[in-house]
Amino acid sequence: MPEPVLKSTQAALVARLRREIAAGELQRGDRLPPEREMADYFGVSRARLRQALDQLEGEGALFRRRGQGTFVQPPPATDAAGLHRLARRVRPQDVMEVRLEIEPALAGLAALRANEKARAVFAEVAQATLDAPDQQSYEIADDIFHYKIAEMAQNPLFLTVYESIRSVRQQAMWTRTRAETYSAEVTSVLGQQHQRLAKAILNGEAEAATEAMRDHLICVSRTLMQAGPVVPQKTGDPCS
Amino acid sequence: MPEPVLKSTQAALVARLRREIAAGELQRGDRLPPEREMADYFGVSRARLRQALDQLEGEGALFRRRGQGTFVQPPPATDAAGLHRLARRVRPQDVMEVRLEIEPALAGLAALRANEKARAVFAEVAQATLDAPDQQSYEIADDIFHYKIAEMAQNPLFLTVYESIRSVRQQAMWTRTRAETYSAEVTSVLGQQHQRLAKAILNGEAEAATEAMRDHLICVSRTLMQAGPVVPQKTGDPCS
DNA sequence: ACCTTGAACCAATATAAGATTGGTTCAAAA
DNA sequence: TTTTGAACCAATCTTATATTGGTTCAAGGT
Repeated sequence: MPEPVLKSTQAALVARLRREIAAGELQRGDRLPPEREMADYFGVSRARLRQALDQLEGEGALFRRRGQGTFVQPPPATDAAGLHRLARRVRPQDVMEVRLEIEPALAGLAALRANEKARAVFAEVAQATLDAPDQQSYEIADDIFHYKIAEMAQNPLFLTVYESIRSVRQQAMWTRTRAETYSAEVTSVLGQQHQRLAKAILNGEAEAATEAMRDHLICVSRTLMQAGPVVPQKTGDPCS
Repeated sequence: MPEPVLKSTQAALVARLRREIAAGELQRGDRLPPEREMADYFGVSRARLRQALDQLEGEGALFRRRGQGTFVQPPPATDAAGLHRLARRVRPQDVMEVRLEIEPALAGLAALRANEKARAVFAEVAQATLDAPDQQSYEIADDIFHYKIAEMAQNPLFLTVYESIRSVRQQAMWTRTRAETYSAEVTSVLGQQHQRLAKAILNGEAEAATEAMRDHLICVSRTLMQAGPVVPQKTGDPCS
């Protein structure tokens, strides 16, 4: 029944790719080399390489987009150039203000619309935010976590809007500040909030997911800038 | 005390510009000719023409943006090219779904942050949606009405997001459908909702403005597609 | 027969260069 | 002193070219 030779080399290729990506040896920055180069590098045909990439993409480890490339992290926004100029005018509270309106809605829609395969991938990503050993790993996992939610909402315009926000957030100079403010305890709290949010989405509880995302972002906002004036009125303090 | 010659010619130029714009003789499509051409056409210096344009822009009659041009209607989104491709994949319910999350928040922020000058301009724009003689006029006034709200929120990222939505909405093919579905009675109802919304914003009542915008968009959504599945749960029917 | 390969082609995006447009400054002229 | 014309700056648009993932297909190997 098993087809040893071909399947084994295919599985070996997937394992090798996964290993090199995890080790960061093959990954330069965020984007992997073009498929044609990688096929040549590994000494396999492009079709075979693509099968391996297909599997990794199905597991949520890779993102691919025509004309842009293959990424370990979510790909950059479609325009990028125009958003780069915008990033200089935007303050941190501007970004959080928008996120607080967009992402809770995205979480609610994700809970309603995510298909089974996407839920499986999302469960792994959510777990990764808890297992993050250091702060940099958490940043990456958190980015993928939020991006997957936006994908699951299955609204191309909404996803584009989210990508604009994400692009500005990454390019803004104060990203450096944020990276320094996050401590180990804070990432732990945020990771637990991710779990609660992920549970709501996976169970299809839209309202709970919306609420969990709002609490999470409020916590992020408060951590980002102590006594931040982002959200005017709110009942309890979600940053327990 | 008065300086008759210069001031009078300046005022006359403003009046002439206003007249030609209103008559649609000078305006081709949405964009006015470049400043250099207009100055030559009117036989005045560019500096003088710019003074006149400054005044009209201050009244809310014109929009100017470097690198794009001078517009009677709000200027196009910054990228345009990328959003054109997106417009083909987006369904009407996708757009309304995003608008229902974005614009109520924008209305609330506008009520809190709009300065006095912007409020004065906005009051005129709101009145224009009521005075619209035909359906095409209403479309234009409605567009400016919503754009001004997004401007008053004073969040550059939020404004960019709104411009993306607006660009997609305009370029999508189903815009033609919407233009046909609006009847005189419907525009009357929507105009009254505009008044209620404008009143809340001008009074600085953020929550009332948010609520009014939400009701307005729900009404628009229902009119757009009868029995539209856009908003799941809602109390009363705002389309009275 | 079946599969793999390599190549070519398609679709979408990125990038770079040049043109267009509003914003600004400044010296010459009225 | 004011106005003008021009030059220059900054941001955007337009166009052409290159890059990249997605797809198809015939040649070759098993």
